[in-house]
Amino acid sequence: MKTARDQLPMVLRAAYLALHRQSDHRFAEYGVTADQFVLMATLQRGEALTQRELARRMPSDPSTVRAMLVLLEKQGLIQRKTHPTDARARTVALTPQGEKLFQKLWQAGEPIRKQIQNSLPPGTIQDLVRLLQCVATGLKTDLHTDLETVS
Amino acid sequence: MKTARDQLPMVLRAAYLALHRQSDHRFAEYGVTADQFVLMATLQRGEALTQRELARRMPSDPSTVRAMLVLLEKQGLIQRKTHPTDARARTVALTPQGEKLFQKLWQAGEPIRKQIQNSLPPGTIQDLVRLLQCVATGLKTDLHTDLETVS
DNA sequence: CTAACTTCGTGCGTGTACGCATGAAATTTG
DNA sequence: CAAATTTCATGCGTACACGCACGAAGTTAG
Repeated sequence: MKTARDQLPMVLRAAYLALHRQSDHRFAEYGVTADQFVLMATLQRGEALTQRELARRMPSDPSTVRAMLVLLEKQGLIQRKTHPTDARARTVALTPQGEKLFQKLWQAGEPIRKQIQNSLPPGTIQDLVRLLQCVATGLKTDLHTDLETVS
Repeated sequence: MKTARDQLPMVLRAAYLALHRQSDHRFAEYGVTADQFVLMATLQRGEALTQRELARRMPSDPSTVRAMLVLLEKQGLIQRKTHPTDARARTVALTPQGEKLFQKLWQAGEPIRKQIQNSLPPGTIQDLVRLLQCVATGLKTDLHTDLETVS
């Protein structure tokens, strides 16, 4: 018999991939992907982030974020300037078009959020968010610590 | 103020990506990825699946699964034979080495499952699994149905 | 039994997930 | 101040996430 803890990883994977697919389909007509939406949403809250800080908040890998920024810059949705005080860093921000498109994307994503809500027992979304936050932070703490830092 | 339903997608994403990273690191020393582990786990339960059926159960895209199978076959972990009755299909199964490696992988993944359990309030894993299943199935039902099938 | 349609696998293209290495700039040390 | 270390962005390579289109084989319709 499968215990809950044994099937959790698979279910988490299935839920995320389903969300990702739906989002990609919804956003396709606006010419952006689900992850580009996440990037734009992260930019929207948080002024003039460096690429590294942006990656940290997404969360994603800096080199991944860079590739996304190149594409988004080509579409005129974001802009990169050299950091005012740190010459090696670059600050990222949404362009006016980026801001405007993001508003539409947020609207376009509403049916998905609603569908999730309807799929869940009433009032359990809050619990789900809390539990997922526990999982995320619990797994984030590790990384290069194998035996140390555990005690 | 951010409602739970508005932040759920991001939190779900963060939790999954954290899990994926941890898994990749754990499995790296065995020469397989987190997703290859999922594929092998799916094969283990379910004898002689076609590639399509395997993709459906993962769940993943058939063309993605094909690419993974090519790599796993090169490593001798899985084997593909032509389907006995359907000439266009191919059945997939773990090789003995694949079976053996999977046992080790399951062990190697144990710390991750434990860490998740420890991150959560006692007895809530069951709830989390249930809620995630709701999300997954709720989002799976759609796909090409825009206005129809809704009524 | 052909003809139309569906289903399986494959191949190609794009975007995202990383890791690792490099060079430049900032920070810390001596 | 000069040297070692850290931090930023970039570039390259691999694996996964798809979609789309193709040919081959199975199924259904006439």
